[in-house]
Amino acid sequence: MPGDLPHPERSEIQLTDVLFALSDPERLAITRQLADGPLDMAACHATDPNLPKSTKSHFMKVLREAGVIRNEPNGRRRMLTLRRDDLDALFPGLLDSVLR
Amino acid sequence: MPGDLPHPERSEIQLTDVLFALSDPERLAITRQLADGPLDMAACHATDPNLPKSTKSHFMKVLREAGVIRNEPNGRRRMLTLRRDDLDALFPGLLDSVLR
DNA sequence: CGTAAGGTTCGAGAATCATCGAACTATCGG
DNA sequence: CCGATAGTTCGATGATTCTCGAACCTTACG
Repeated sequence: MPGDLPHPERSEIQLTDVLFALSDPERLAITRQLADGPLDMAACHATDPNLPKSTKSHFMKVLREAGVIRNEPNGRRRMLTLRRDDLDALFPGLLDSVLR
Repeated sequence: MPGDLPHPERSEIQLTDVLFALSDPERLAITRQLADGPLDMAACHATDPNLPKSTKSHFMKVLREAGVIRNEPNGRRRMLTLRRDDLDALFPGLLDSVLR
């Protein structure tokens, strides 16, 4: 599967990594936007719209490697989804409090 | 009041700063220990017991400046307290989920 | 095919953060 | 007063992290 990026298993997700990923205003804004449902990366404008795409990609990488979001190929786009089920199972109440 | 360190007001506490402060394993361990009640700094051994005191003091500084703990002089010691009331008021459910 | 759209990866420089020894401050006990 | 105790602050070094351009990789579309 070319284009597939590595994602941690649910059991591999570390609370400290999640907290770190969410500790940046831009990444937190992205996460909040994804709480309303999956989104194409191109449609995700939680931040400065003329943010360089490499920077935006890096934000997504941090969130993905922490286990906060999934980033899966979808045609020539990327589908971003919040891993709410995994995070709710591992850290009940965390997302609810942070996304408020 | 010599020895008094600056603490943010409740209204100044930023969620991202709190998340960052808690995103380190040592700082998270300290926070969890303080969830059981205030503690003298000398009695707080959440971490490596032969951790240099300057490093330990730095951890406390990050937690204090984020608004997670209070650090107040108490004789020649320091009394550490979790700011549970402020954090619960600002971010309901956050501490409960993180301290679990 | 060729080309463009949508993103990732790489590499470099800047900025931030961690770690710890050494010096300093303040307080209590004798 | 003196020394010991408890901790902060300073300064330096090393490690992460951020930012962004440039190059690269796929997929869709004509």
